[in-house]
Amino acid sequence: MNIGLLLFIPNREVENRVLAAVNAAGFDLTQAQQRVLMRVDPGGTRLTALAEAAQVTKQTAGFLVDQLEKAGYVERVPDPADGRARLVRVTAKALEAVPVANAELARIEAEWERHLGRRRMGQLREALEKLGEITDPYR
Amino acid sequence: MNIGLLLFIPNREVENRVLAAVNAAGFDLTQAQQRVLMRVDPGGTRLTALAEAAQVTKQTAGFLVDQLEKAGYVERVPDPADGRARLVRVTAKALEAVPVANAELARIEAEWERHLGRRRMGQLREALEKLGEITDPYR
DNA sequence: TGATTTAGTTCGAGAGGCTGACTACTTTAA
DNA sequence: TTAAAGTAGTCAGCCTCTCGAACTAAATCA
Repeated sequence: MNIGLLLFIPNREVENRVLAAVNAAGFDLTQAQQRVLMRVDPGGTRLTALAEAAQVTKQTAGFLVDQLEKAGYVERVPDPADGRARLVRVTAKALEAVPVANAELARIEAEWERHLGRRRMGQLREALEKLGEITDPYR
Repeated sequence: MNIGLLLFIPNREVENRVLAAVNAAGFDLTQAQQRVLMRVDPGGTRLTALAEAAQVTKQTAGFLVDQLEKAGYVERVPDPADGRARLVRVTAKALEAVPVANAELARIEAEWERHLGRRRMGQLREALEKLGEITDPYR
């Protein structure tokens, strides 16, 4: 079985479930919005940096940030360090969604650990983190 | 680091590279088309089954199969077992793309194994395959 | 046989993504 | 110190993928 598909299937499971949990808690976010939102730094992040981190063009990132801003999840403030730029910052509303997402993630991890056993779950995590070193262009 | 993102990053790497390799070899396939094509059985697969396997609605599957058919990667033949149904079958042209995709997959796996070591790469595979038992709705 | 289910299609709409071209500001270098 | 080059972000237009609703045709069940 192809390694891409092996990664794809559980990844989709996580994405679907976290999104469903966040939506069920009353946060009206889409998958794409969530992906961008996840990358916003506590101190604020420039649009261009956000676009890079989320692997989309700055136009796409701008489009999604517009939606997030309209819905009250982020705000844009001038960047004191550069007059051309603005910093995207998460609002209190967005922060409220974080524990909801984390709770679902914890639930998923617990289920997986129950199925794989503690040892194998640890190995999975370790291998994926190590793999990030060569596959994640942003860290 | 969140398990969803840990899975997402290498998955994207695989998808991008395999698609790029296939495109570079002259096969004009998109990601979505490739995902459907990958699920077509050697003996032929019904549209509905394809839709389920690829986790999309039958409208979407039909749309993608139309494109694949126009481009000559699949053909539709009547299903002898059911007058309503047709079987989607891959053509010789599609089969030519398989070794290209497999070669790139092998290259990726080799790189990963070089980075993780043989032991950890084996553990990753094993854990993901075991995980498929509870996350893959189609096997 | 008539009613219900199933396989697949058509239509219309929306989300998400891209390229190219632009404005406004900053940095660099002559 | 000012002209040139670079960078942050926006605007406009387009394409692909995806879905829901409603439909046709064939199969199956009562």
